[in-house]
Amino acid sequence: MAPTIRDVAKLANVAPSTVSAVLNDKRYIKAETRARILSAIQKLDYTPSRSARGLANRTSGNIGFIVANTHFSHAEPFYTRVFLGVEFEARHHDLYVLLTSVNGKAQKPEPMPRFLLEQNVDGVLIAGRVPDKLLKEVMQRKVPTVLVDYDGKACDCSKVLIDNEEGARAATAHLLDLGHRDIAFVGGEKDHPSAVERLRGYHQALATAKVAPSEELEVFEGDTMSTENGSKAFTRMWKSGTHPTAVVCANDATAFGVQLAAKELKLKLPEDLSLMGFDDVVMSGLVDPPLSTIRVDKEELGATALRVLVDRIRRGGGATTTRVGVELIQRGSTMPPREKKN
Amino acid sequence: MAPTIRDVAKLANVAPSTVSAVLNDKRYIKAETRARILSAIQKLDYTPSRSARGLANRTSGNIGFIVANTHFSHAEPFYTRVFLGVEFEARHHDLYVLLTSVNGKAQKPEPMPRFLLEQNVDGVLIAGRVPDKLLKEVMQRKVPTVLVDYDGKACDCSKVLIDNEEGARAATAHLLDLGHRDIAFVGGEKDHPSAVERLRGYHQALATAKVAPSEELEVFEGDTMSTENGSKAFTRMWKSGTHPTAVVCANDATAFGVQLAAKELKLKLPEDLSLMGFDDVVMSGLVDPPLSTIRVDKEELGATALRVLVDRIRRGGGATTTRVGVELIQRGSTMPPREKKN
DNA sequence: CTGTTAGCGCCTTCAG
DNA sequence: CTGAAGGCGCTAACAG
Repeated sequence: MAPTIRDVAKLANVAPSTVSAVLNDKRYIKAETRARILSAIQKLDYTPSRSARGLANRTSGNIGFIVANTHFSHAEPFYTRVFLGVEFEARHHDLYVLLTSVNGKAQKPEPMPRFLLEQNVDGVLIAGRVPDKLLKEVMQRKVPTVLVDYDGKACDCSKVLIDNEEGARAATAHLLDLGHRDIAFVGGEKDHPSAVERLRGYHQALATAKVAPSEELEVFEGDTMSTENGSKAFTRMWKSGTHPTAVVCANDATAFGVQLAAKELKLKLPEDLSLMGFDDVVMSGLVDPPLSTIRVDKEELGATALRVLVDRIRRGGGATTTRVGVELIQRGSTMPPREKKN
Repeated sequence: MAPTIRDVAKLANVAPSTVSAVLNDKRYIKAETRARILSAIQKLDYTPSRSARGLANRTSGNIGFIVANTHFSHAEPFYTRVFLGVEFEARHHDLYVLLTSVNGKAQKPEPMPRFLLEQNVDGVLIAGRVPDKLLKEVMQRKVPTVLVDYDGKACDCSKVLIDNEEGARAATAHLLDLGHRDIAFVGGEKDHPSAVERLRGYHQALATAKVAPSEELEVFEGDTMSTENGSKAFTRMWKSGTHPTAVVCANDATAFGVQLAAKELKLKLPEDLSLMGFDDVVMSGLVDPPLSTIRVDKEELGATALRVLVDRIRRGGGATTTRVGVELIQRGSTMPPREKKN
């Protein structure tokens, strides 16, 4: 059916291996025969078959993208955007992206993604948190791997991360600049690497401003950074008598939770409470009041990750860590605190 | 490195072809030897290589997804959702999805997607409108193809379409039920197949209610169904003296355009003007007033398309057309018309 | 019911 | 600088 390398060879009066050589720039070919071959290729509209090439030189032309399904529901926009960023950048490298999602918190051991079993990828991107066990098993296969937005400890592969510390510092500094002094930090899962880094940034900003931190002002709830957990954590803090004038949230989702809880508690936003998110998902610009937040360029995150991966695949080399920058987005959820009664 | 079928054969004391046979359920194998083979497979943690299998039986295990980039910008949510629906369903069929976007309206001839040139897909899904030329060229390759949400005329492949006519009829009927009689239709590109069908549904509803249609009430603008074109078309109509009490839009994007234009014209929504969209993108629930619209289940659209494609690939057969249903979503942008001055 | 043989289409030695 | 030969891992056809 479709022309093969032999058809081209025959038409150009050369051996298949010579055609292969010009296809892959492998050895010097006399200009004249090269031209003859190229024209034969054009005439036949020939393109090498992916499967054949893959079998011969053990390369698939694909990369795998693994993401926890808890982070990739049809609604959740964050990793969807990261994926699209990867996908888009992949085209520039003649790579396709095979997507798979795994159960983030399932008890039963996660099966290895099929594309890895079938040796159908040249490298793997792992986005967000996935079970440590899976991480280890993927590493064992010695496939080039890059972690995206998840600082899996004891995983000595390359990582592309958000500058969480800097983002949280900026968020907190913004509130301090407005005059706030009682600033809470509301998170979900406490030991999530990103949450840890963001909390650290919050602490640094407080320290720089010589504002004493306080245990009561740092609340966490549950094992994900979700709206529900944000709501619960804030409500608990508020009802226990701790009343900050501003809140830095672990991410936008928790911020929405705080927003809901605050309304429940009859607090007026932003007058009674200023709120900072983190991520800048689409929703953030659309809630009332619109959420001030730290913007993460999700497509750029994905694109960078792909570039790092390609570099590892083609050039090899050791594990690297890259941080992508963030940007403070001031919207309507932050304002100076009310006058102090005193 | 990784075990091959020969390793398995050796361990199980059989020939490679026998292993292949059990792998593919190709012929009767004595229960005992089959068991021996299976246990060898397990012991070695063997999975056939995709490339090798692909070369041997000319199948890639991939399907291609082609979409016009004008419909797949990082912001546009519609086809992104369709894609995710496809992707999700594909897992149930052990298929991966290779994505590519093409220039929708470019003048220069679109190059054939690489996955087609490399014979790296078993079938193709084409989402939304793409250049006719490309459509034809894809068809010539005789790869199983399914068109999604685009009724390319003179393209005798299978199609999975939205029930546009029914949707527009329901939208219009909803406005008629509220008491509206002067109902406009605002669209972008006039000869887009979907727009044509939606206009037809609008006409049918009017006819059923014995409301005479009017040329002035049907306006189109530009060559895409965009916010901008919706805005322009409505403004033009209004300024020319045609003042409906309600508008059925070709899709949500044009509805947003009408909404903007209406505000510009100092019309209060929905009191002065009721508005119906079509698609139900995320934004629709978040604008002010929230948009009443016709919901299309985008994931389902994608999933259905994939199933139809798989059917064509595995079972063969002729071209079919499938319509996926829609649902009226009543939000805040529709209400009865003001009392008539009379 | 199972083994042998011969490719699938490409790439990579190694001679010439 | 080019051609011939062999193999990547799997499946298909045909014997037995």
